[in-house]
Amino acid sequence: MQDKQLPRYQQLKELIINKISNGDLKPLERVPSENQLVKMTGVSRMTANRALRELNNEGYLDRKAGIGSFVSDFKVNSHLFEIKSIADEITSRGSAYSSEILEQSLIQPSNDLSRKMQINTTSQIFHIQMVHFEDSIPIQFEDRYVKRDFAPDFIKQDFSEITPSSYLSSISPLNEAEQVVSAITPSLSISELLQMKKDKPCLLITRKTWVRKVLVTYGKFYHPGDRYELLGNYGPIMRKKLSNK
Amino acid sequence: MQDKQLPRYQQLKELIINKISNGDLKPLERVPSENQLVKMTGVSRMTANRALRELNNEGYLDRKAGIGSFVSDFKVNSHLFEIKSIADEITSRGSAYSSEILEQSLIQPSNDLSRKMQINTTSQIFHIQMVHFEDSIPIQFEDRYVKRDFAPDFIKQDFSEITPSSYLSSISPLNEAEQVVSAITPSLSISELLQMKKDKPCLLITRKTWVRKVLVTYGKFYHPGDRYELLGNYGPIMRKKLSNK
DNA sequence: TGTATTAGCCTGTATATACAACTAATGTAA
DNA sequence: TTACATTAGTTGTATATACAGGCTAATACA
Repeated sequence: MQDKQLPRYQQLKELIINKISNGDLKPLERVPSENQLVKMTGVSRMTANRALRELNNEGYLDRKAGIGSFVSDFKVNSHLFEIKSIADEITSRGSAYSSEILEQSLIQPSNDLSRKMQINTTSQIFHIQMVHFEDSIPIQFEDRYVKRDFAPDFIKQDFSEITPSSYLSSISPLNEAEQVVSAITPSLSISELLQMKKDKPCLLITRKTWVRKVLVTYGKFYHPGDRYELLGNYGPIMRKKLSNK
Repeated sequence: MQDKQLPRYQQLKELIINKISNGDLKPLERVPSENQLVKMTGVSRMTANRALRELNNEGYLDRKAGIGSFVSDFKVNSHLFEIKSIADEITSRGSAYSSEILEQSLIQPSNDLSRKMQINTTSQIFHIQMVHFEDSIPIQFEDRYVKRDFAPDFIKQDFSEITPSSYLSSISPLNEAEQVVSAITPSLSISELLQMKKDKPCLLITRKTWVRKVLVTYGKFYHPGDRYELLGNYGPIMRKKLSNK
């Protein structure tokens, strides 16, 4: 209910963001050039330039003079937040990644869970439990719930091939997340799954992710305290440039 | 050694960033208007506009139509990363903040420490140890080292009045940080300082902070696992707007 | 004196234009 | 065939201009 219309460069930006969000424009795909936008929408080139330039600064697009503008590859370098796939993280360290799936099912949520997922108790949701290994040593226990209508084929996926995180971002770029990090003493079952010694602490990451203001997944990620650290860098944004290849 | 000169809007941006970094322009202080920049530097208003607009997007400035452009108040809302002062965090929850200083001294760094701080072993550094309380309950043990030439008066400060974090950002906006989060079993002394039960886990945050590519402080921050969580939000940047008061 | 208007400055947006640098594809001459 | 030049399309930057809208202080008026 906004009585004043948005500026034209902003309308252009949202037009493009929507096309990316709903899959009309896929990662690495070409987006209309400035001059094409001029012809299509009637704006001047400078406002088309501003829209594309800001989308580039915000990480939605990669642009290159002489080439064009392309949708960023969210799978590799998430634009809005640096939550890497655990598999990528492990392989980029040069270690061998493997996983073991403990559960993959469609369930009826409990009252507590339906509240957390912001749905009513009648709708079903997906549930997955799996352990991620680095060189055969358990490094993460993943306990995740996914909204059914966001990823209807979730249950059919082979998550030994692609991690749930990667699969979900392939459906649509996840554009908002909340993450709570805490240190806990794990339950006996989790302690065993992660092959931890008794009374050793656990790093627990609880994460909610939204797509266009709708919560789509809620997960808990348990790491052995002595085998995992969470690294954060804050500073001048290093943007990956489009290669010339 | 860059043979090609930067674009003019970029030169303008760096000019202003430098004035902020070296203290010529202080938080909340007025920065030249677009038209003043036009007269001063000879650029057109649109490039002055681009420079100021981007600095605004990046959080360096707060702008308001009809009023002017002002340096952001880094102390309240750090522009580049969301590392709040523990005191602000506690009082914003409506709790009472207090602290206890255990050590505040100028020391000779060990070999290991001098390597971490990227200095030679002959130069001295400041060391502070203190506990932060929320409603008289210990919530953080801070063990921090600070480079002497960055904050020569560090030793004279009364850190029961202002936290080391706040004091350091008041000297100069900290513009880069690295943070490692892990879950550990605390040593006996730390466990006692934080009034923790035996074998309870501890959330450890190890943080390095740079100002203009120079490391200025290195600290470890221990939190009782059952009394503290680290919250992170990732998504469309919510920028604090300049109030009309 | 008190109030309303106006002038002037500020940012925000939009357009038209121009030139530079880069790239890929095409044409042309050796 | 090969090497070079041309051309068209792309982004990147810079300028000049214009108008809208927010705000403040000086001014004019009752």
